[in-house]
Amino acid sequence: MAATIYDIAEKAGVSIATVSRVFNKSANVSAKTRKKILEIAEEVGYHPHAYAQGLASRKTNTVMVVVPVISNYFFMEVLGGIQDKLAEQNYELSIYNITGKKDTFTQVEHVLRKRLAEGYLFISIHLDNEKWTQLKKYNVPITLVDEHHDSYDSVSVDNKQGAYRATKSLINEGFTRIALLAALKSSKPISDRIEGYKKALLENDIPFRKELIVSGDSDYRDGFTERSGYEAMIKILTMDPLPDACFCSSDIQAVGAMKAMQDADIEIPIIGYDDIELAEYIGLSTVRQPMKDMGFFATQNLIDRMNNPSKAISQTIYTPELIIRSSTD
Amino acid sequence: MAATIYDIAEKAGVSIATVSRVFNKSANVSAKTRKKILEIAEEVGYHPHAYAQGLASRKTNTVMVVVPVISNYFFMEVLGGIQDKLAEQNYELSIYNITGKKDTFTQVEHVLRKRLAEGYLFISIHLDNEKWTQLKKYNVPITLVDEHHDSYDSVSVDNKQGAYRATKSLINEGFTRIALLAALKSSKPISDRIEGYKKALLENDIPFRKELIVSGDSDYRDGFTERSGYEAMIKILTMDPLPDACFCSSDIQAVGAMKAMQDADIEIPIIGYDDIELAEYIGLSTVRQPMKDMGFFATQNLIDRMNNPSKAISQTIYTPELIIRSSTD
DNA sequence: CTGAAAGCGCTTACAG
DNA sequence: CTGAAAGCGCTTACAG
Repeated sequence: MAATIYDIAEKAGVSIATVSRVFNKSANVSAKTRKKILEIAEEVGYHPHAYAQGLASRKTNTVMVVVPVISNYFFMEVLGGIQDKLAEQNYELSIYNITGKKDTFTQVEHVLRKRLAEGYLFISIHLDNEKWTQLKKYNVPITLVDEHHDSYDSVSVDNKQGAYRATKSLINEGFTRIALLAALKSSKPISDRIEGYKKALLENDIPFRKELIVSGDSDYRDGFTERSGYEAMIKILTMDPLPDACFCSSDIQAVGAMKAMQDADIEIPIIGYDDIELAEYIGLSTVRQPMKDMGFFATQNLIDRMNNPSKAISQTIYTPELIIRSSTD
Repeated sequence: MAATIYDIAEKAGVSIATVSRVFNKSANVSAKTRKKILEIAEEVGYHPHAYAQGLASRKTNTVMVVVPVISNYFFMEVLGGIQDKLAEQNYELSIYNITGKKDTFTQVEHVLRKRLAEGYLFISIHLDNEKWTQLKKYNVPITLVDEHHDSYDSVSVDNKQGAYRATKSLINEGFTRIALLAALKSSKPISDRIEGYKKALLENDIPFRKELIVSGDSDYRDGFTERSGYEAMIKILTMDPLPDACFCSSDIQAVGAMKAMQDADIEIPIIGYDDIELAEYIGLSTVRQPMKDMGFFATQNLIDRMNNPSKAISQTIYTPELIIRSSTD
C-alpha cells in the first residue's frame, strides 16, 4: 500500500494537519519540522493522492478538453498550443471524446456533471444557442474554441472571411467557374465557408451554382479526410463543363484532391484551408488558421477565468490569412 | 451546489446506502424504490462525483495514456485505436505528456504515484531495463506500446525487420548506394532501424557507410518532422557521388524529403516508414506499422490485466509490411 | 507554529 | 431488501 499522510505524521511525530501543510506550501510550518517531513516523504516515496486531494479541497487541478474527433489535424495542432500553456501552469490535462453515437448535448452534460476538472475547453463542439445557455447552470469555467456563444469566452476564426478570401483570390486570377470541395454540408465550419464562397462570387457578379458544391461520399470524420477529398475531386473532374479552379474546405481533403487530379491527369488550381504543417511541403496554397495560437490563447483565457470567475466575457476572432503557394500558380 | 446522494436519500426517504446501490447496479434494491430514486435523480440532475467515487471505491475507472509527444502522427493513429477500445468498455481516457524538460523517469514516477488511473498505456516511452524494473514496485497495470520489457505486457513493431525489408526492396531494385534519412540517432526507433538497414546491406555485400546516414538539423520532435526531412534530403542531394536511393525513417520526413528533391530538381527513389494515411495519396512507398491496431490491441491487453492482475505477461510483436507505391518506381 | 476535529461525497462490509 | 457506520486520504477553519 502506498504511503499516506498518516504514515508520515506518525514517523515524524506530528499531526497529519502539519504534514498536509508542508505539501500545500502553507507558510506556517517551522523550517525544522518541514525539513523532517520532506525527508520522510522522500524516503517512503510519498505522493498525495489526487482524488483525495480533489475531494477535500474541491479542486482537481485539471483542465479537460472536450472534442468530437480526437485524431484530426485541426485538433492536434490546437492541442499542441493547449499543452504548451498547461505545462507552463502546472495543470493536468484530460481529454474527453464526444462520439457520434449518442447525442452531443447529453454527453456534454454527462462530462460536466462528473466534476473531473476545474475548467473545460470545448473544441469544435457545436450546439444550439439554447443548449449552450442551458449549460450555464453548471456554473463552471468553459472556453469555446472554434465555436461562438455570447455567454462564454470563445476563440475562433472567421470562417466566412477565410472562404471569402480564398475564393476572391481565385477570382482575381481570372477564374469564374470555381468548385467548392466541401465536407459534411450541415457542419458548422462548412456552412460558414459556403457563405464566404458565395459572397465572393456574388460580389463579383459570378452566379452562385449549387451544383459546384461537391462533397465526397465517405462521412468518416465528417468528410475531413484524404479519401473524401479524393472522391469529391473525382466528381468535380467529370463535370461538364469542367470547373476551372477549386477551393477545398481543408488541406487534408486537398491532399486527396491532388491525388485525384494526378490520377485523372487533369490539373486545375486548388486552394486548401487550415495550413497544416504539411501544406508547405506539398506546395498547397491555403488559408491559415492559427491553430496552435488558438489553443494557447484559449487555455490562457480559461485559466484566467478559473482564477477570476467574474471577469468580463471575451470573444476572440482571428482573421485567417491567405497563403499562396504553387498549387494556384 | 450540485446534488449528492444525501439530497436524493432525503427526498426519497431512504438511506444513502440505498441510493448508492442503485447507481452501482447492485441487485439488492426493490424495483419500486429503485424507480423512485432514479426519478428523483433525474429531476435534480444528479451525477456521482467521480473523485468521491474514486476515493471510496479505490477505482478511478480511467486509463491513462503516457506519451512523450502528443501531436505526432504515430501517436495520433495509436490513440485512435485506444479510443475505439475504451469507448467500447466505458473507461475514461486521460493523457499525460512527458516533456523533454525534465527527466523522463522522474515524470513517470510522478504520474504513477498520483494514482489518477487504474491502468497505464505507455506509448514510445523508452527507459533503461533497470528503470522499468524499478517501476514494478508500484504494482499497477501497465502496457507498453512501441517499447519492450520482459516484466510488462507490450505491443510493438519489429523496427529492425521493417528497416531491413525497406532496404532490401531497394537493393532488389538494383540500388547500392542507399542513403538512410534518419531522425535523432540516439532514439530507440532510429537505432533499431539503422540495424535493419545495415543488416540488409551486409547480407548483400554492400559496404555499410556511416556517412550515408543523414539527419536534419531541427531536433523538434526528435527530428520526426517535415522540416527535418527536408533538411536531411538537401544534404543527401549534395553528396558526391549522389546516393541512388533513400530510405526515410518516417513518412512525415519523406514528405519534406520529396519537397527537397523537387526544389533541387533531382529525384531518387525513396521509401518511408509508418504508412500514415496520407502516404497513399502522395504515392509514397513505405513500411506499414499497424498503428491503430496496436492501440486497440494494447488497450484490450491492459484491460485484461486490470481485470486479472496475475495473468501471464504477453509480448506482441507485429511484423511490418512493405507497401510499394510510385515513389520507388 | 501546531493539533483535534469536521467534512468532502461516496462505497461497502455487517447486521438485520 | 435496507440502514447505520466506518472508512477512503486529504484540507481547512478553529483554537491554542
